[in-house]
Order: sequence, then structure tokens, then C-alpha cells
Amino acid sequence: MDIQLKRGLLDVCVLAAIKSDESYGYKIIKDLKPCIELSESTLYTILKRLENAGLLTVRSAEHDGRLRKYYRITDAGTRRLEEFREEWKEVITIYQFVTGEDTNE
Amino acid sequence: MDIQLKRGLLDVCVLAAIKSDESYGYKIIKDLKPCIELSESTLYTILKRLENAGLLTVRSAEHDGRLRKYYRITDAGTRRLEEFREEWKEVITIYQFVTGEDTNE
DNA sequence: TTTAAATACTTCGTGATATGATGTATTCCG
DNA sequence: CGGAATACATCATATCACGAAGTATTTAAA
Repeated sequence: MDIQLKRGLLDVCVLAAIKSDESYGYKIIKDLKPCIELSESTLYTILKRLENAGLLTVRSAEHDGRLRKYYRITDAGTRRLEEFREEWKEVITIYQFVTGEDTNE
Repeated sequence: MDIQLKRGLLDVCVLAAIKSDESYGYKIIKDLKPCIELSESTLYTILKRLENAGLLTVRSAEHDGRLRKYYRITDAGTRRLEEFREEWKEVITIYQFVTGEDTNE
């Protein structure tokens, strides 16, 4: 899919991947795979950004003697997902303009 | 609206603005205003990019003693709009993943 | 008539960002 | 033993939206 279109969706996809339960990098990639593909470098960049924005928190824990970083969504992160739903109304308007479609069909 | 989300839509908005009839920079901005806002620097960057990609052609013409550049969509540009409709199916899937919504509503 | 706003296009610098490449380190399986 | 899978990190690069600033003409208001 078009990379620019993807850009606007990646952040919320990652947030959605951890919205019901905390998760870690490698698992997030696998969970998102059927929906949207992203590389490790992309994901860790996004996780860092979301953390800096206060949309998720991180805790490190050992798992089978290996370090894992678990990411959990914050209230602000949940609000971000709600905002996304609001923004979507605008997106639909734009889609209709572009395709020339009417309200339904 | 979120700038990243906008990125994926700007190019097709501009193409849609000239899809039925050729137009020029200033008019495109005004026509798109109710739908999506963009500055002149943004638009001319986009027009240049779309021209380089062969999605539109340009002709210069004088109007009231002032130069105007008229942009017309090409067949490739029209195909790009059709592709966008196809891509949209993926976008809907992603939207549903993010919001947890089912097939409709 | 002077002035401001609108029309119309151009160029430059900046910050944000996705991604490939590369690296480190451990565990699991054949 | 060796390679695949797991797991995270960093760097350089290319793309892109946008504000700022510039040039030049026409139109309308003062």
C-alpha cells in the first residue's frame, strides 16, 4: 500500500495492538502482520515516539533469561484512539470528494 | 487533522481537483478548501511531483495579462485515482482493526 | 491617486518520518 | 555444532508538508 497513506495509520495500529493487553516489540509485529506490515526499525522508532508523547509506558522484564520490553497503553493513548475515530469523519469526507461517491453506496 | 493522515490524501485530492477539468494552482487551493486545507508551497510541491510522475501535464497560458499554469490529469493520473479506490479496501481493514469495529457501521 | 488586498507562481530551509542496513545477544531445534 | 527465530538498538537516507519570503500583476477601497 502507498507509503504515505500508511504513515497516518501506523501509530494508531501500534496503539491498537496494545490497547487490550500489554505487548512487546516482536509480538506487535507479528500481530499486525495480517493487517499492516512494518519492519523492526520502523516499529522501535514508533514505540519510542509514542513513549515520548506519553501515549504508552514501558517496563522491562526478563523472559527466559532474555530481556523484554513490555508496552502498555496510557489513558492519553486511549484518548488518541478516540481522536482517531473523530478524525475519520473528515477522512471519509475527503474520500468521497476524491472518488466522487455520494454519502452511501 | 493529523498531518500524517493528511499526507496520504493530498496527492489524490489534487488529482481529484483536476479530474473533470483542467485547473490552475490558485483555483485548486480554493476548490479544495472545504475539503482539505493546503498552502501554496505545499500545492506547488505536489504539482511538481505529480508532473514528474507523469500523472498530470502542464500548459502555460496568459490570462488577463498574467501567466497561468493549467494542469490537466493524464491517463496515468486517472489510473492512480482508481488505484486509490483499491487501496481503500486495505485502509478500511486497518480502520476496523484499530477501532475494533465490525464489517459495517 | 495612493494603498491594500487578491491573484499567481517560485524557492529555500526545517523538522518529521519510514525504512534498509547493520549490529548485538540469546534461545531453540535439527 | 549451526542456523533460524527471538528481541532490541542505532545510523544514514530519502521523502515530504509547510512556513517564510520573494516577485509581479490586477482589482477595489480609501
